[in-house]
Amino acid sequence: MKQQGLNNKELIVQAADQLFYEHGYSQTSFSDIAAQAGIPRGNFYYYFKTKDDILTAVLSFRHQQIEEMLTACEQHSDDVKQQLIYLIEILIREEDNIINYGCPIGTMSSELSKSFTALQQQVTEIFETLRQWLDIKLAAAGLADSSKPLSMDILARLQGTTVLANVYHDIDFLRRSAQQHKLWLTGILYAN
Amino acid sequence: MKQQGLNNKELIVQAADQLFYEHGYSQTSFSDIAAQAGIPRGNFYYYFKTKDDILTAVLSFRHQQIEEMLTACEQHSDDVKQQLIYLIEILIREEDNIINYGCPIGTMSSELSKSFTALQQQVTEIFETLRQWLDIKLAAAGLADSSKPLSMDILARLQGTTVLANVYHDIDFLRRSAQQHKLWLTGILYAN
DNA sequence: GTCTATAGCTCGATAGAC
DNA sequence: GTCTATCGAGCTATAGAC
Repeated sequence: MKQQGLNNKELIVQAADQLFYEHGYSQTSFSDIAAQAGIPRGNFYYYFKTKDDILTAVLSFRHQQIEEMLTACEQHSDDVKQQLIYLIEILIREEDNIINYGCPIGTMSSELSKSFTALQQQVTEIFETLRQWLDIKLAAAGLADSSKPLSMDILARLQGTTVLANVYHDIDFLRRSAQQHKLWLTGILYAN
Repeated sequence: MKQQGLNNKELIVQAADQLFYEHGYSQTSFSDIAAQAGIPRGNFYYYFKTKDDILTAVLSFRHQQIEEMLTACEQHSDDVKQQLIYLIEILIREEDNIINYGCPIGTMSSELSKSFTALQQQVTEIFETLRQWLDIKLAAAGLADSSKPLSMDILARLQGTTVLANVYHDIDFLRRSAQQHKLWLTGILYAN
């Protein structure tokens, strides 16, 4: 199960990240993570003192992944409008995961808001990173006046699509909905 | 803690319903439910054999509540268009709960899809009850051609709004978003 | 129908040898 | 840094008295 080039700490974070996404935070035990990472149970108390510490590390990892995805959007095109549309296509690039487990940060936020209020803040910051990126790009595309509500609107639409696609496990709905979002956003971006 | 007119079984279901919503299914223990219902721990194994049985009963209860809400929409007005708009206003009627805990059926679906796949089906059926009601009402409002995708679209928008409102604990966003949905739907319903 | 006591298990976390 | 052994607590669930 071990992968080359990763130290034990990274192995644990990667294993926990996957299990938290697929089974939820509270339903994933230390034993599960240890088995997935191929590391003896007791050993990773050397790396993480508490389960909360692991979650914090996983959320930092996801935050970093989101930032890398935003960078990928910027590398995809020099046109900010195309960057925005490429972001929405994350729904298609991750369609299998979304169908089965929903949005990694949306479902994590929902879980943490119920029983781990103190830890939810870190997820909110991931959303805020996304929202600010959208805000900047929308302003650059000539929509400075409405960029703030629009950025929230885009995030809400993406979340709504992932929830419904997961509820019905319906990949066709997911694809149609992604296409619809692209058309809607294109209409706004190229209105003038 | 006991309320009049409810037998023990109903007391347990009501207590579990609240705790599952506020703390999540897997984070709610038998002891928590017993304490909330004011019923000794061991006793309610007489009413429910397993924790799954309690969840099944809670989901039936929520399904029933959704149906009662749809009936309330129909009693609110004789105009199907006004019934549809009244449904969307659930976002405002439940704003405090949504801010703190998200949508009861949306967040439950997300949790169950990760670790209790077999039980998620029952939540999907609640969504389908909602969707079919929307479908019928949209068709009655003269939108038979697009009623199916529109009903999914309405549900997705509602879910997206609840997720973001919960992520940011932002009641102003929730209200603005609800108003936006009403304007959007009004535009569609009264287009001709 | 109601309640107590407790079995049997898994959890997160610790101590300490190597 | 790595690993074994194990603790105490809390969990779901059961047995059986009343």
